[in-house]
Amino acid sequence: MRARIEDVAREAGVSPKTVSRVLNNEPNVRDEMRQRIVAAVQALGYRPNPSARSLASNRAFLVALLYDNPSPHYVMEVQQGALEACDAHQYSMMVRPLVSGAADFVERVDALISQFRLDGLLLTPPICDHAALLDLLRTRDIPWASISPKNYTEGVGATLDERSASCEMVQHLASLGHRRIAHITGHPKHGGNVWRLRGYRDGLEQAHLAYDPALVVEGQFSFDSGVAGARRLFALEHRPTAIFGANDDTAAGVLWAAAERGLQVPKDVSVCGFDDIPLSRQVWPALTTVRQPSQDMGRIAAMQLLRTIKSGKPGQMVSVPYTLRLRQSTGPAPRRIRP
Amino acid sequence: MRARIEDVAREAGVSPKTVSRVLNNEPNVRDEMRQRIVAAVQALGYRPNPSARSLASNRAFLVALLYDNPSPHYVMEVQQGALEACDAHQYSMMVRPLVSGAADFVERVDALISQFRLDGLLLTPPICDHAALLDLLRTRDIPWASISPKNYTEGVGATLDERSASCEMVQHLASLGHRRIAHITGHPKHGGNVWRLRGYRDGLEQAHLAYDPALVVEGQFSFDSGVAGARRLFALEHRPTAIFGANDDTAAGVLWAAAERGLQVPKDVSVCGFDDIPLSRQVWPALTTVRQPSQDMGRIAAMQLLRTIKSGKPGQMVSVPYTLRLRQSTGPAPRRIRP
DNA sequence: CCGTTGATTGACAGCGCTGTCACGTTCGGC
DNA sequence: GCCGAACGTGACAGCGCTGTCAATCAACGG
Repeated sequence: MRARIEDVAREAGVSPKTVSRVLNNEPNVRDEMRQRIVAAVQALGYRPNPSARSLASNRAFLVALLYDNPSPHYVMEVQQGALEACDAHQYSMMVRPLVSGAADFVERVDALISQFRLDGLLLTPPICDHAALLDLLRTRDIPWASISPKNYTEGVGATLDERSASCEMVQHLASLGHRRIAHITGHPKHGGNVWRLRGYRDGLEQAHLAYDPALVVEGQFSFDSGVAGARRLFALEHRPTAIFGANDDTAAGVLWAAAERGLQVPKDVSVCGFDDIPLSRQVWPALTTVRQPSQDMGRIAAMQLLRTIKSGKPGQMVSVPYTLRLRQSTGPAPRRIRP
Repeated sequence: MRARIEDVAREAGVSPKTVSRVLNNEPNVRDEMRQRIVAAVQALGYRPNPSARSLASNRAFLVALLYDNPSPHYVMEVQQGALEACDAHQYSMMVRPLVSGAADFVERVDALISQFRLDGLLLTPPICDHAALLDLLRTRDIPWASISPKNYTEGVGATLDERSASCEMVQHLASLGHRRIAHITGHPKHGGNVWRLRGYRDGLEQAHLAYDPALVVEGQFSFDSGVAGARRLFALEHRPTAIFGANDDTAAGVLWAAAERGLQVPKDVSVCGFDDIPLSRQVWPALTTVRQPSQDMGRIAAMQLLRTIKSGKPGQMVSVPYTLRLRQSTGPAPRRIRP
């Protein structure tokens, strides 16, 4: 049978309660005692029983990562980062795929919280912008951290300056001589979509290019919406010479539609995306994109969440850096446009 | 405060222990009583406290999904399926990315098991074939279920007849007139690799084609290994007219290398993969591949695991069906080979 | 030197549930 | 109708930990 707190206490010659204090980093324990107990824990290979802990303390030492996201790579990256942070703080993490559009979405989350007595939630887009859910969490006084929420000036979590990144991307295209730069937007419910679109407009402005609504089509952050959007754009009388997809899946769809139409990338049309998922290197030609450190964002958001849970004081919204990844899908604007 | 088992008992006019019996589907409760208690549970919206349950019963109602897999899509599919099954049976599931090659791999899993008192494990390739880990599980008497293990004639879990599927794929290529059909294998540690390679040889045999070792190069189930393998194959004096990648990532690498070399697919070379991940539709041309119902496999494996845990008697190894997905990356063999 | 304060430690109950066992009831076989 | 076995139910302890509160002790000011 495994060592219990009582065994550690006996080994260290103290009471179980004092061992508990050390394990939970509570104050008012002498240093010498603390070390003695740590040594005993080591010696016995003691690990607290999570069930007993949470039963007695009415905390679960458990957070949940909620997602409703079509991009498995993104979710896996976030998940991995968050898991690292939770492990480091002796918390466990459960993951839950959810359908944020479902009628009973908020109830389901509520059930999750009360069933597992979750200490906090980690929210990914678009869930992090779900007003009704956030209301519930505020009411229930459940801490949460968001990854890339629409409103990144407040709250707790990790964010990336998507607006500036998009702006830079458009400027890059403009610097290659492109004058008709199209944008296929993301899913209207995602916060990222708003900022990427604004960044696109910022970029046009900086390059002294007029904004043309015909060159902006609505997408959904998906491959298929990239194909559909690109088909529409390619069918325009005055075709764009560059297409900026709101994410890499969308941009991959654009590449596919270009191949379908017999257009060469980047000779006939430049294409770029956002996120730098593996797909962006696995298509031909490899996509120019914005690298988003999703795993770091997962880790940081989880850290901030745990800090919030432990201290009771809200953590920060941390902004992480992006980088432009220039690959083969963008090149000089064509002189003349082939049909 | 939330309802406790005692409240339900009072509501139903019975003892807490009887409620517990009903909740745990134990025998020896009269039907009338059972219904009365179920009604009380409903009325109060009662949900058992998992911590108290597992503390008292020394079971955790918790299984873990272990993976060490480079394909996020695959893992997410399996994860989602497994989660469905666990939810249905009131178990929770934790997911753990691990490095199966690490020196302390087995110890880490051992620590996980004892830390969380896991009731069982769900293993994906290549972890499901890790001999030392399986030894540990047998010693510790921990049930597990495997997804696509190398040895699918015994054990518990879900499997797919990869050998027959590969064989069919090669026959499909042969029927298109291909005579020099190459294979880029998977990671040597994965069980799938063995069966896919055997199926490749079966297919050659059925089509009365000689096995040529020069046409088989070692891969790793990764995009990069597909690129590298294809470069080697394209450099052969007598180039293959079709390349069968051991999975879709590998095949996507082949497509990329073909584009790099200026070869057209399928005019100059046919390419096919295995798994039918989204990537296979997102590359140009869309990949001919074998559809593997990963989500179903995750669900089925989890179901079998839970059955094993609950009954004590081992569940089954369930074989799920595959389907060939013929898309645009395969076509008639070229008459003459362009350099 | 004494009372007061705050730091340090331990005794004890109890978190919400299930395992064990005891007790009463029903059933089948003769 | 009697007996043993199987069924149905409840009393009670205790899983391993932490919250509460009381006890002890050192430090300090007057």
